[in-house]
Amino acid sequence: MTRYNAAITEPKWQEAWAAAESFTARTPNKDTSKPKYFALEMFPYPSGRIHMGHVRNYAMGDVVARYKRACGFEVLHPMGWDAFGMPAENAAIEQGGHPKAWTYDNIAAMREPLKRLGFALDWSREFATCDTAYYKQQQAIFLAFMKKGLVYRKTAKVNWDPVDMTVLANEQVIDGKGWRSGAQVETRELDQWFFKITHYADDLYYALDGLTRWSEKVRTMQKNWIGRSEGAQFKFAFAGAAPEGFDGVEVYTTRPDTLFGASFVALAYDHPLIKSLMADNTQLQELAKTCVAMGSTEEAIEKAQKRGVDTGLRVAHPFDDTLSLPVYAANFVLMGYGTGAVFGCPAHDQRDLDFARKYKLGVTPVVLPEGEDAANYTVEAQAYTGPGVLYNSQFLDGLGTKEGIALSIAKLEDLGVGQKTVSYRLRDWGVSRQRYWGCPIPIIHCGACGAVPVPTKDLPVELPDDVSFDKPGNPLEHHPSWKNATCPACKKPARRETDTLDTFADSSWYFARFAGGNTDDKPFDNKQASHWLPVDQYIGGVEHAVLHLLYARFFTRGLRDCGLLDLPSGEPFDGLFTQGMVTHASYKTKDGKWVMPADVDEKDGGFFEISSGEELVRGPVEKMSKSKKNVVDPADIIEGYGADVARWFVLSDSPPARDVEWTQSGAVGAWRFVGKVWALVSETNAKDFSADLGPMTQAKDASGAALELRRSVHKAVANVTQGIDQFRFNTSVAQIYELVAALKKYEIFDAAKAEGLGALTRMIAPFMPHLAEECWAHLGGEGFVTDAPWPVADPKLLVEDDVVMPIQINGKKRAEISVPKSMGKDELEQQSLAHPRIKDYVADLTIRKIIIVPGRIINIVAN
RNA sequence: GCGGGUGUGGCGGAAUUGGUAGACGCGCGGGAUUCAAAAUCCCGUUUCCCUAGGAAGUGUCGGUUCGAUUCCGACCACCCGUACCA
Repeated sequence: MTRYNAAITEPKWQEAWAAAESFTARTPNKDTSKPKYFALEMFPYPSGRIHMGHVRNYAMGDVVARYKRACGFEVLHPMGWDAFGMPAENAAIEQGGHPKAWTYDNIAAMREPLKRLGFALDWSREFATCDTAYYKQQQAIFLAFMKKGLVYRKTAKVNWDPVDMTVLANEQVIDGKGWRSGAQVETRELDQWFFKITHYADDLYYALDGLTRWSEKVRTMQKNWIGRSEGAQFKFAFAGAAPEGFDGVEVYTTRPDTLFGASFVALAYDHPLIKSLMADNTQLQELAKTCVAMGSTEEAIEKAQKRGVDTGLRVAHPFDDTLSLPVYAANFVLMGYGTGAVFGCPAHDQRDLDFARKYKLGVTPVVLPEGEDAANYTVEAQAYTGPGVLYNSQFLDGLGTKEGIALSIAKLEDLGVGQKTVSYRLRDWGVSRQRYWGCPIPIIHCGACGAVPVPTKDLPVELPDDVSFDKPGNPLEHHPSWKNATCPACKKPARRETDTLDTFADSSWYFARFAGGNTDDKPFDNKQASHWLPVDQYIGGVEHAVLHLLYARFFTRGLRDCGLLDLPSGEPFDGLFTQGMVTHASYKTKDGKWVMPADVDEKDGGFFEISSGEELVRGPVEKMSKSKKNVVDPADIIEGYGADVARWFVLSDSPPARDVEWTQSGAVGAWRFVGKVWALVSETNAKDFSADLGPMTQAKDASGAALELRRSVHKAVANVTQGIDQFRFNTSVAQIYELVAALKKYEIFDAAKAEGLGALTRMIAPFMPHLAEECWAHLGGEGFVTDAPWPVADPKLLVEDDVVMPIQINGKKRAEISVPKSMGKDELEQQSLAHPRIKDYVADLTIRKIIIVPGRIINIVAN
């Protein structure tokens, strides 16, 4: 028996697979009878290092890809790089150098360990989104979308750092201050490009029901994000003199039934009406100032204290003009949602209630919850948002919530002041970024012709290499000549668009490029892309559950409608699995500098930086990220133990959907297991091992211990297969452990053992492919185990004749009996009551009832 | 704040989805082998009372049920997202 040496074995098989082009997905043609299978994991951002999250993500995808290959599919399993983004620019600012060099160096550095992990990837399709060839096609898509009416321009808010004179990402705003300058960040309006994702809002919403291979939770998150609601949009007329230029206030509500409970109308600080009043109202100016300083994230706005300013204006109640409501400007109303104005019904909306209490506005309940009586019902600190019966509501009195909504909308329509409206929380996708390292937006701004698309023949609009990062702001803006252009329409001097596209655009169609080839005259070959798409199994982190997946769903619809992709459903991902994240404790110094775990030593209950000896503060356990430096380098594991160990380890123990906290212990256990499997297989003399490694029938006449072994083997095959099918790789791993133990105990080399070893080898292949190949070769298997068919369990061997049944008394287990599975209820009852321990128990009790579930449980109810 | 999720031994987790809680692995303890060590193998390992055996126990509190880790309600803690991190 030779010791297993991963350092030699693993590269050997990787070279053999590469030489055989084992994982090159063939372009489908007529004589390929195999069904297609597109397995894809979210491609990595080239941060410079592979981390455990990557290993986990790609190991899972690899299990699926290899398993599906074994099941007879032609599998496409590609890899590439999500290569545009801020970190490259930050690196250039902090350490000098160029984002392009930084990115391609990182890609080179990450490709090696990724290859070293032995994933069944088709590397021939590799690309990076920052490749000119890729972003050229993205520009073509932008122009196609524009032609289709899916692109437009409007003003939108950005975080503005007044010291650095630059736009900041939300991540770069810390406690309302710029991360470098420390200056109070302001909200600014800029002209920006938008993708009209709301055009597909309804379809994006309803099509979720058809995505049955997505988890319920992701579908719910997306539904809530899109936030489709039915309600009423109507206009409040002014009571008294109307301000100049306005004839009312348009509001949207999902609860028009509560209109008689309205006690105020609130408008966003940047609503046109408020803006018009701003000039001579210092209170409004103050409010606007705090709103501007609050930043633009939803979280900050929602968490802020509710504040408002009474404008002094009043509007009339649409159903009863003897009633009028005050008009406020309020910090919790957003111009971007609905009409930028709402009416407040404090009794039935918590936010409105908080606001009303603060400004001493009336709280009139109009919905009576079941079981309350109208005379005594009051709303105190808690608004009532549930259904009930309307009262205090004139013509709506006595109606239920649903009927009340319908009737109030009908009335608004009758009065000619409003109508039923469908509204969405989803906003159009702002794609302009004032940054260098992204796909240039192919537009030329001309004083005479406006925003003119760059003609297709002039694509790509290439990023200039000669840029500097020595001052804040967009390097494209600072470049001496790049933005000078000629208007394609009138040929006069014009200015090139200096905004680049949101990097989410890059990841919204890369899968189509993987499938459709590196074409230069179009984004991808439609025929090939349409053949492979949709992705059969997509795997990635939960953190992408809403944005990335929604944007990709938008892109495929747009590509379809532009005639670039034959994908009738418009859905890019048929199956989706969101894995949990690899987390790790984070550490920082007293002055807030993050420290890598590798540089942390734990002693005497405290944490210390090894290099400086300084005591550290332990931060939260959270998503491994570069900024927090709480990353663990898998290269150490690969080098010390091998790729199979790293792969096996990340798939063991934790269920794939759950977060895992990385710990060092356990890698050793995986390493031991590799040795154990190799010992088990290698002690078999291949010459004695004459069994066929294919179908699982060669030991069909086994009896006694051999039959028992066969039962274990076939049970293991069934369970491992089920584990993979259900994305519960940890249970497959546990089952493989048990199988190895069973095979080890059985010390005879016969057909039953041969069958078991053959099944074991094929089943570990998706998890530890190098070890599996080595075992396969030793056992005398033909070709690669990678090409061998998946073992199939014989159902006859999965059914047990006898079954152990627990006997409970009042729900507590007191005894168990082993009985034939077929035993009927009557006999089971007799046998249970005859059991000596049960007899003792029930001796001085009265039996009330006996519940018998054959094959499961016997429960005697007695007192 | 809002939306979504998670919570089971010392640790990672399992439980046929309402039917024996703790499979499997790690760690730990004991033993075998060894001149010794590494490696390997065997046994034990939820807690408490400990004697056959018993009692408690799946974040907390309550409910439904013959029976709840599983279903329902309230709460607590942590994680993800919150539209310019990817």
